Amino acid sequence: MAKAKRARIQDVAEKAGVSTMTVSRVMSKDTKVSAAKTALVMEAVKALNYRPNVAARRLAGSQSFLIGLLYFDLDTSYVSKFLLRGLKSCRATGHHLVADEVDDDIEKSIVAVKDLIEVTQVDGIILLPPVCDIPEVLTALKEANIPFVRIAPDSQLNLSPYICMDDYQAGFDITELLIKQGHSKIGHIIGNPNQGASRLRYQGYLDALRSNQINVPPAYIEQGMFTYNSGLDAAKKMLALKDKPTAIFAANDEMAAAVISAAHMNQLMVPEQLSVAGFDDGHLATTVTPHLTTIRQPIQEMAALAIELLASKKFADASKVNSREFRHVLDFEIVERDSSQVI
Amino acid sequence: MAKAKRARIQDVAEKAGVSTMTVSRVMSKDTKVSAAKTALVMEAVKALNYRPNVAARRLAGSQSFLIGLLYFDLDTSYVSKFLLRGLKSCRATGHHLVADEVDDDIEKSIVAVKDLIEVTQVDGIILLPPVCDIPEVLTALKEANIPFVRIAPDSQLNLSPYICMDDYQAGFDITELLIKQGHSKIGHIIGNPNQGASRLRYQGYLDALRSNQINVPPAYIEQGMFTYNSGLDAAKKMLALKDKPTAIFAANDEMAAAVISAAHMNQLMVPEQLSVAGFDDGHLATTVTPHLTTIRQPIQEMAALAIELLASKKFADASKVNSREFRHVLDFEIVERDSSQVI
DNA sequence: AAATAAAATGATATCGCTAACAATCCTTGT
DNA sequence: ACAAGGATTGTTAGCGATATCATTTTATTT
Repeated sequence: MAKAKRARIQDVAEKAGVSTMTVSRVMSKDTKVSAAKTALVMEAVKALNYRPNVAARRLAGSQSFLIGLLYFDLDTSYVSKFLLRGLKSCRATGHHLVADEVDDDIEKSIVAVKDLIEVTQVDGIILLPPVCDIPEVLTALKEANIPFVRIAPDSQLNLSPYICMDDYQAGFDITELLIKQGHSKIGHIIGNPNQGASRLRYQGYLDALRSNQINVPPAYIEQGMFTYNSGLDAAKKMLALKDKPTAIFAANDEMAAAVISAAHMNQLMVPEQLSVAGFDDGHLATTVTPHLTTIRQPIQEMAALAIELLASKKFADASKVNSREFRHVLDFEIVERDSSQVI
Repeated sequence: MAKAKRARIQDVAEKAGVSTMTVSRVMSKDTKVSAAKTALVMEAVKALNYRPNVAARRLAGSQSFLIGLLYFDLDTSYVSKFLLRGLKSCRATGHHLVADEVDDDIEKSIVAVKDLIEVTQVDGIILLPPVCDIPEVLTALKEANIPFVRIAPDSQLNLSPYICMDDYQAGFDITELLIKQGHSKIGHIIGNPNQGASRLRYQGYLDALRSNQINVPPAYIEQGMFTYNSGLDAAKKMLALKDKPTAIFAANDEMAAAVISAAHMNQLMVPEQLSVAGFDDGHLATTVTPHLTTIRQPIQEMAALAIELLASKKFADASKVNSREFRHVLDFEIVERDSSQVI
């Protein structure tokens, strides 16, 4: 059988009995087209399995169908998960993802941003934490007047649309889970202060304790950096206390994994002698033994939504950006596994 | 200052005093252009900071500037590392990466492949292990006559260009490192048999033992699946032996991490009582305690090279594909850290 | 119902590049 | 030295969509 050539906009126009412009308008959902013609066009599109040629659209139009993604630390499952899902979503809308790493050097970061905008000519940019809170980057973005979405931002919440989850509530809930399991000596390892989520999770922890009339000594609270090693140091200190906690909530899985290691080094059984809770539910959560009780972050959903927002043309008018519509708080989920238990 | 518009091919042509076609030819390194004109053009390109408009190239030409990437398991640092680096390389050549997951369902995989070729119209495809050894996928690719590069393939090595490292030698070397450290009771956890690398690493291990006149009981060799849990099971069995090994070489870091956990459960100190070696040198290698002695896989280099090969037009003629030129064995590196030591 | 405004639709030029072919310019062999 | 033949360079015509503006249709006002 002869391979059917891919349908062009003209084929659709002919089949539907309208002009190519009408088809174009229907495809980009932009301008108003009468319901009747829209239906005709949609029918033809379906019949011919038409999908616009992205290259042609890019050449002719003002969109580039490119979305930039700025991340900080490559080596987190957070980034790769986001990326994979983002890539998939992009495929559906005909967009492409251009990922770029930003480092500690602010100057270079600004250059990277400008390059994305001017050379690569992206239609929009996604900022992952903690990049989403670097003031200079935000300023550059604003000046360029380019649409951008931030993921879990911590500051200047009115500056742009953003997507996040309720880190405070999650911190609260998982702490309360430990309390319900009979724990009152609950320690916490705070996440990297360069991310707002750390503060929120910590606050949730504190408030859960307070609302259950539980007091803990200051030594039950340690500062971590979201890395395994920082978690290990924190856990060692905490487990060296005469009056050890019976449960530790770490602000991410990686530090929680470190807590388990530290417990083992101290001949403590998890969860029998020490309950551990993490945060993220990444690969690591089921990689360590025992599997982690943790919070599932909706990373994939965030990625999909971010692409969707940027791909929709709602952003074209940058002034609408502050509207309620552009603040998205996605649901999280408590995942109860084997690293915590009733005492 | 007024922002300079991006230079077009015509601008370059005028500046260099040649026709646009000559510029086009220089840019795509395709046909022969005299050295004199090439120099002229290059000069103009540099002066104007010209970079071809990818959308226009795609529309006019026969290339799509899209490269497909087929992977199996998302959740490995292998895939995400490859992906990130691939994305970066693509940016340099103006290509884009379209990633697609393939699962156990062969039927669906074939559809995914055909879709990549026919709908997305990629110029070439990269196959990560173990996808690179699924016969049906290979057949589909061959039939479509589309260029593809395989990473660490295990079978039909003449079928396509490929990139790999010497897994056998790496297995040999790291085993010999343990031997040099005074170990003779060395266990091995074999990797997932769906990947050829597992067999090669295993064989390297065996041959290193043999060439040092070392015999080990069969119980020192366990089958793993590259997952943490499989490694844990294997390690538990091995450490339950009356005559335990003093060193274990696991075929990847994830299983090596599991070995460390198992050791801790058995109150064994690493590396004092048990040396552990892994393979990959991913994030995990420095995430566990103690840090892993392991083999650094040149994943990033593999990604860069794969993109480079596919982006070059050398593949246009699919018949040249078998030449020596298209077999690349990259260097690995032994990384000696704290999980192994002299006894 | 006529005049006017507003909305929907269509015609055409063009985006920046390369394919395909035409027109040159050198080589050579004799 | 001249023609044949190969290598290099140029000309022209789209690729498939959208922007822009012109035109037609429909709604609104008086």
